[in-house]
Amino acid sequence: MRLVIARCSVDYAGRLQAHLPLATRLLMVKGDGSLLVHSDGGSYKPLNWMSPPCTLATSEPDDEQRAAGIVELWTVTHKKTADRLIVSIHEVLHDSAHELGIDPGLQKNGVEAHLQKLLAEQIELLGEGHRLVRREYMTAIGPVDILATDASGASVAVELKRRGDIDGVEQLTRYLELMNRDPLLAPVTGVFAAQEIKPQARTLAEDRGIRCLVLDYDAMRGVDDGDSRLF
Amino acid sequence: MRLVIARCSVDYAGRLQAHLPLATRLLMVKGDGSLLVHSDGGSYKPLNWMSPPCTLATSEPDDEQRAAGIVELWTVTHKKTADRLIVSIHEVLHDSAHELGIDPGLQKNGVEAHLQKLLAEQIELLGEGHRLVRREYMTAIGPVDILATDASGASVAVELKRRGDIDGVEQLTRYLELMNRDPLLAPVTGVFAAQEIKPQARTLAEDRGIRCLVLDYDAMRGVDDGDSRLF
DNA sequence: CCCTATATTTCGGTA
DNA sequence: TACCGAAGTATAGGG
Repeated sequence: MRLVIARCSVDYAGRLQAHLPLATRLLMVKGDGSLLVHSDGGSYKPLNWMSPPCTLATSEPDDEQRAAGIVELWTVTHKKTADRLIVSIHEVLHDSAHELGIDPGLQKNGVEAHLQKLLAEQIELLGEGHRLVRREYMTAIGPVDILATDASGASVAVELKRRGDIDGVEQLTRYLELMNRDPLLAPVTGVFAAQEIKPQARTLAEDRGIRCLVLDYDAMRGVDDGDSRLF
Repeated sequence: MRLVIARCSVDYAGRLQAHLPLATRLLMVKGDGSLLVHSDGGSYKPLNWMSPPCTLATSEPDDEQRAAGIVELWTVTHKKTADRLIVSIHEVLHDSAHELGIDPGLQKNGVEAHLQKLLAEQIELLGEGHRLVRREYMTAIGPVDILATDASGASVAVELKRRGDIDGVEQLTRYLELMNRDPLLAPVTGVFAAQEIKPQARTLAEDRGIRCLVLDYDAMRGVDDGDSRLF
């Protein structure tokens, strides 16, 4: 990995066109040739970048560019699309290279998957007498998060989200339409379960006869054996 | 901005829990205190990070940690949520600080906005005899991208996307339901226009009587006066 | 300030 | 490989 701090301007042309005026920034050249242009603020997203696979070529400025103060040009070209990134360097303030090796990668411990597992284990949160049929119940248009039965034995389809948005209601609606055409399942009622349900989504859901269930993740995790704590 | 190359392991606890095994990585500390952990590959997303507002505290390892090879501990704490990032540093290979100043920021030149402008100018792409009523036609549930009339004078609502997905069809469906209740507008037909329309979205749209229109951005831009070319 | 929609999204899953 | 959904999404724009 090469790290360069430079006064530069950047032009990108590809799916859109963008320009960064002259300023001091970090240019990070990764081992795969990809380039990240970072400022000293914002979030983890660079101001501009080129994703791999791509190649970086450096060149000398022509007379006009040299007169404008440019001392070096970097052209990063994507190998598949026609995307191009041009870095016009006016001054190099730092330049260092480092051998990092390949990274073992990130190990994650679930969010929505965990929520689904917990709700399956605590299925009576849906109401007394509910029984789990199965998680990820497969239909022609995709898997329903949880299929259960209520106290009367009728089918209940559960759509699970961390944040309950209109999209999730639409998704569950499509599942319900389809499943209610199946005589072996019908009648199927719907439950929209999420840690947080947006007012718009709740309105739409209830308008369609879908029950909304707000889940308390911490409480559910508290009931759990509590294995996966790091600290 | 401070740049540190170090052999380290990282633990994150917040909305999820994640762990990075010991390896050599770049630690980027931005002026606002935020931290990015980058490997020498992947895309622009860091392996792990902490977004501002947050604070970084360094501390000495205890005896047990020192025995495990840790020479320094960084604890990054988010100021609003309880998110925490702990960097266990085993070896520092590089450490430098740089003054960057505030960045003037990125200047973008349209994507969907441009597509909307182009289609409004070339409204007959919808079909012969079509006339533009207006862009961003406001309804109670949001703006319709383009409202037009067909050769017979009937209303046409256009939903525009770069990539035509099911979401867009659902969105247009909601607009059409609403607009068809307005006697001044009804009957309103729908056109789902995008650079690329997913098969699932097309099926859903046509099933609902919505016409699909694939737009050739380059061709439309070619018809345009062609002002906004960078190279 | 909250909500909504987009993204040069990226990333992981499965068919 | 391609498509689809989720993300510790981030970010911009409107009410």
